[in-house]
Amino acid sequence: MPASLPPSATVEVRDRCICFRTQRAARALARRFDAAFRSFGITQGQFSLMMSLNRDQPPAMGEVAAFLAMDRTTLTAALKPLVRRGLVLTSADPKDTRARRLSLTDEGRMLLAEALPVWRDEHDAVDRLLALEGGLDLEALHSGIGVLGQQNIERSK
Amino acid sequence: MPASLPPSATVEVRDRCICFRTQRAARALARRFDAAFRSFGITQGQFSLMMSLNRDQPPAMGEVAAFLAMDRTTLTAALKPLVRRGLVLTSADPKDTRARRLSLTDEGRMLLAEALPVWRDEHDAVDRLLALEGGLDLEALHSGIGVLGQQNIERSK
DNA sequence: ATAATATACGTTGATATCAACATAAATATA
DNA sequence: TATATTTATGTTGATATCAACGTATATTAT
Repeated sequence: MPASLPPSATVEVRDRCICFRTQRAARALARRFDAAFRSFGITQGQFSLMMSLNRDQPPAMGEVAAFLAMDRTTLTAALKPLVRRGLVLTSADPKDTRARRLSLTDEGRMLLAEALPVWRDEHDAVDRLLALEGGLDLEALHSGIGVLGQQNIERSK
Repeated sequence: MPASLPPSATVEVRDRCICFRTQRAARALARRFDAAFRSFGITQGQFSLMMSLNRDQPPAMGEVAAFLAMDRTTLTAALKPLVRRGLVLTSADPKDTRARRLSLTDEGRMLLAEALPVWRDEHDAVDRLLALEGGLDLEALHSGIGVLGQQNIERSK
């Protein structure tokens, strides 16, 4: 006799699942910021990725993937359109032939500089939206989401 | 003369962007729950989607997409493997020929019933992980993420 | 020095995600 | 009733996401 699935189970998952809620929030926020960046021809993911490359020392792929809590191979795929458009540059590391260093091109840096005020405006708008919801602790929300993204991404060997 | 992009901009985005943080958290959590559900051959997204179909009245696609804060067309694509595997059934609405009602098959319901305790275990594990972080307001985190996912998803006409 | 292990990355295949475009049916308006 | 509008959905193309598998290089152990 097969186990049944009471409606209470659905309610339990809907009301408690942090994973579901986060995926849902991620979709909603992605649509918002994607729309904001559309005139630049980039997505929020591309904005975040490129922004993480704005360092003195060009980081290797592994470092960037870890910082983004993203699978290594996802990063490889995500770089393709950016490299193709000349926004990002990959170069070999002279010290370690295996590693690939990632850096912004001048064009990429310029695009980010132009998109930055748009990001600020959109972020302010979201902050205002959240402020309208009474009794929402934004500090706790922010730090909590931060912690959620800091789990490591090691693959079992 | 092109605008420059100071390192402080990178830090500002890294430390403040709720969108970035949420995407990052969504990836980390998805990997975790995907791994937990792997023996059932489903992902966390498929679990959430199927769970949202466990109702008396089979919901139409639009309702489900709105509930998941997911684009309509994403839902269409996400249903394909589930229908193919016989876990979900789509049927025409006699009252409205345009609408397609979504329901779980017995097999789908059975799979969810078996996966439910695994979900509980994994969720408890995440809760414990978060509890280890001092000074984290889980209630505030949970409700805040909930609000973030409740933005509407209307397309401009 | 050689073998074993670990590290850094790529490719392929499947699903997830959404915009742009398109169709058909229901509803409202004239 | 005929037309216009709205609603519910599908298709295509591009990017995002990750697991499984594979390759080459660096490091460690023998």
